[in-house]
Amino acid sequence: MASVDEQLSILMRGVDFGDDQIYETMKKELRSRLSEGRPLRVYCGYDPTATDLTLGHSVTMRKLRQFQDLGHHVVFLIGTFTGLIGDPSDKVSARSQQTLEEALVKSKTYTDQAFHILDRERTEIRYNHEWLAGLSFADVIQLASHFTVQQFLVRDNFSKRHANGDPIWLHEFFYALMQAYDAVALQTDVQLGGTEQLFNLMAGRKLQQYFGQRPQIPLTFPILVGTDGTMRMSKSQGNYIGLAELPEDMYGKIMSLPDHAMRNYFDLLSSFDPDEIEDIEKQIAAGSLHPRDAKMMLARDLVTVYHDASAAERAEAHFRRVFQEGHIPTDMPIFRLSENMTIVDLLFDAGMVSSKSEARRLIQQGGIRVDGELVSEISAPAPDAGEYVLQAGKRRFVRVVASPPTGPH
RNA sequence: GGGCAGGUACCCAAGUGGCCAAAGGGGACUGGCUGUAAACCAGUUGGCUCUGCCUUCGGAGGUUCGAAUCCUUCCCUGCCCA
Repeated sequence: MASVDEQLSILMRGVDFGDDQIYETMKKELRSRLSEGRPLRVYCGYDPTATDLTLGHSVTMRKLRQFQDLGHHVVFLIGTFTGLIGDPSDKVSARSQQTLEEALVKSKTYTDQAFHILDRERTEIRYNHEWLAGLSFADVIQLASHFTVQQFLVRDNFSKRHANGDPIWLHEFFYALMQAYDAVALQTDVQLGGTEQLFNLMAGRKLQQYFGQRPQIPLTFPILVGTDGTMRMSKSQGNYIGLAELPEDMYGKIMSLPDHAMRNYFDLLSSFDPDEIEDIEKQIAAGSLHPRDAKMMLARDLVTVYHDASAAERAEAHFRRVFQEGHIPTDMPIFRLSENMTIVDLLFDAGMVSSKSEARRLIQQGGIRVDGELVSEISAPAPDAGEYVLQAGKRRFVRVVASPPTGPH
């Protein structure tokens, strides 16, 4: 096992509490806990609210992986119970509720996608309905008695909503309690989360002490911004990059980040160490490194992290070919056309657009090409023989294989 | 329980009888520009058998030639009062 100092420098990298005092305190506690020389119990919880994990989730997952690589015990906790309530931490309004069945379905894709990053062999997967669902009302009241309403109301997101006259649901207060109780149930040493989770993680410390456990050490990380470069990455904003996305799409979406968002990604997601990142930043500032090239380094690195080096190479080649040189990609999905239809119908049937109206719009906007030829007529028929490339916008391609209708009719 | 203010498209948010598929912003998409799918500029953004038709403004009814807008009722939220 690596020395305590080595571990500390790896594990504290990227940690940000938004408060120096907390940082120093937690670093000290982590150092002393690491000095015990045993594998620490580390966990991070993920509520199954959507079907896909995003790069946003991966910030803490990659930190979990570092713990694993240093020989610590990692619990990947799925919030099958907390996910029913909705965490008020990350938003200004309450999240809608779902059923346990729905949550369990989503958990499946979560674990599948999580093992792109975590070491499957060394990960303990737990579901918090295991212990939260069985608590009695009396138990819950007991947990609640350790906190005051004022403590909750000083939280930024609650105080804002309170000031705005937006609803704050009673059950949302219990979210923090549930998450805190997870720490108790799992007897954790360390819990990871986004900076907005600090309150919940601290509540865990408090509760652990009431249960006679040593308080966990929370480690929080800055928020990853979405593809718009400003807002938090989230599915409802549509500004996310999914963990399971194809290498080409992931690479491209990273290239579409505003230049100013690069640093956030380098810091939170890349495999570059802080010195290298500083250096890259300096070179950009000095004009010796084109921002685009820095971003390509980033894109290549991240695709390597989330897929592998050869996928990154393919994705980069694809990017150069399609976006820098304007050629068509080497591979693309194939659609077999066996009946006469219009281009609009073809776009729809081939799954390139979500509605025929969208197809019509694209034609009007000059975004549809057949073998490079602009389609300008909305009612244009799809060529019904031979093979051709149908292109929608800059990045959607399908190879259409057309054969005349078979059989008599 | 009472009074008042609200519930609008992916998100936020205007609109208070016809010119509303509904301003504006965000997001997304398209085009231009660019050795970035950046920045910037312009446009698009409910659906369809598309010069029109259908569905949408919390739910259900109703008034009207015509309703997101008025009425009734139900559900939900905030503020104040009890």
